[in-house]
Amino acid sequence: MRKGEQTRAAIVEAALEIASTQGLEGLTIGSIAEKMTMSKSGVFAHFGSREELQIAVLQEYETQFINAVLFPCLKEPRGLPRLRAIFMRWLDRIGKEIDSGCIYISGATEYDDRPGAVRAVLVKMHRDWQKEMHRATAQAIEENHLPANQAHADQLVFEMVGLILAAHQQGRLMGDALSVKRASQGFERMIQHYQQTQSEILSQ
Amino acid sequence: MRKGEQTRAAIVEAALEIASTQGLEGLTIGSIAEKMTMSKSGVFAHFGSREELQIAVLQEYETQFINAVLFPCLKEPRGLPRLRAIFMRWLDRIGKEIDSGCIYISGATEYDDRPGAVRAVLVKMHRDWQKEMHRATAQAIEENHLPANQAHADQLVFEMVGLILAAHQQGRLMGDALSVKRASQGFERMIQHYQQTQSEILSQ
DNA sequence: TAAAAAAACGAACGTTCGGTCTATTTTCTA
DNA sequence: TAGAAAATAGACCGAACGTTCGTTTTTTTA
Repeated sequence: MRKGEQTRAAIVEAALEIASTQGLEGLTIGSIAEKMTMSKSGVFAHFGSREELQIAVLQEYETQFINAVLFPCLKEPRGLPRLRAIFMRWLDRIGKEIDSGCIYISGATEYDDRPGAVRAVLVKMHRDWQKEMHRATAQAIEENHLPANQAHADQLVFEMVGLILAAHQQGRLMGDALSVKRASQGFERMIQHYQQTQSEILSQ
Repeated sequence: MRKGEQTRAAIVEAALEIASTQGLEGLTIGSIAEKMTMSKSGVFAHFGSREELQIAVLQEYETQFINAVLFPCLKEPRGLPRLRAIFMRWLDRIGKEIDSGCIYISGATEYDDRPGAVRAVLVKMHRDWQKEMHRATAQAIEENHLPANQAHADQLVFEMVGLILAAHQQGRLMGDALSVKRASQGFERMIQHYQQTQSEILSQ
């Protein structure tokens, strides 16, 4: 039973690489088998269905994402420093993924109109991640790094998502080498604006 | 030849509807034939290849997009009023497309790693549209509605793209009913910020 | 080391895909 | 209105898809 888990992990890893460029829908069992120099049925047996395989790929991506983006930032001070660190690590990852692609983003458009288990898992992962972002933003408000208007937290998260999506699209489709830089400038402008709003309120 | 053009136009229209929800890659000749109550070969004969069909769909979308978003705004005064009108009409369209989907956006992730004629056409359309946005922004700078720093125009367009992408994703995948509102708030904040930057410069 | 269990194989299934070809029907034109 | 041209139908192709199944090989266990 040891060998099986090992192979399964290797399959998921290979599948993640394929899904990154071809999308989760472009991921075929045949292509994985070829990459693994295995038979299609050999690959298939580890999952039972293509859907289960796609979900396994998403879960692997989530693990890697959290490890690379969220965890290293938890040692930053609560509040704006941690929020900024999270956004910058997220953006940095997007920058590295300009060659390979991000399955959170490609999956979002692939499955936004395709009901089923894969979509459900994908939505949950997006929701969980945005909750993390929301928490970090709320802490920045608590620490008085941002003005204490609860409505702002959702709006900030929304705009951060926008900057990330723009960086991904402009980098990958349009070949804009400056897209990561533009997103980080957009982030700093956004923070600056909220802080200005705060000082305006305080000076009243 | 009159009948042929008529049928072709009807096919493209039907194909656009399918592509909106299923994506350009999910668009199959069989699904169009079924929707048109025609034979596959009957549909196929009008285009010669699936790729040509996909491109025809993109061109139809572009025409509709320009007519619905850009043209009505040209009667607005040059500068910020026109820029705002363009963004708001664009966003309004995205809001209506939350049920159907936008093939500019879905196509961008479908083809960002798939070379070929479809991608080339898609990139050109994105580029042309962003040029229009850039022109409107540059005019707002000329009219002194925004500070005269040329670097800002590209950045503004980038951030507008981000807000649109976020509205689309959050509305469609996450079911966020407020996504359109958030994008328009983001736009106003962005404009406000740049104008503040201007007044700061002027007051120095 | 022999038996049991797990893993991998390879062929085949039914389906769907884009695309081809030929025959027939419909439409336009002279 | 007859004949040419265009449009459509329908049968069919090869390839690829996910999946199933019986068999064989490899790994683990007793």
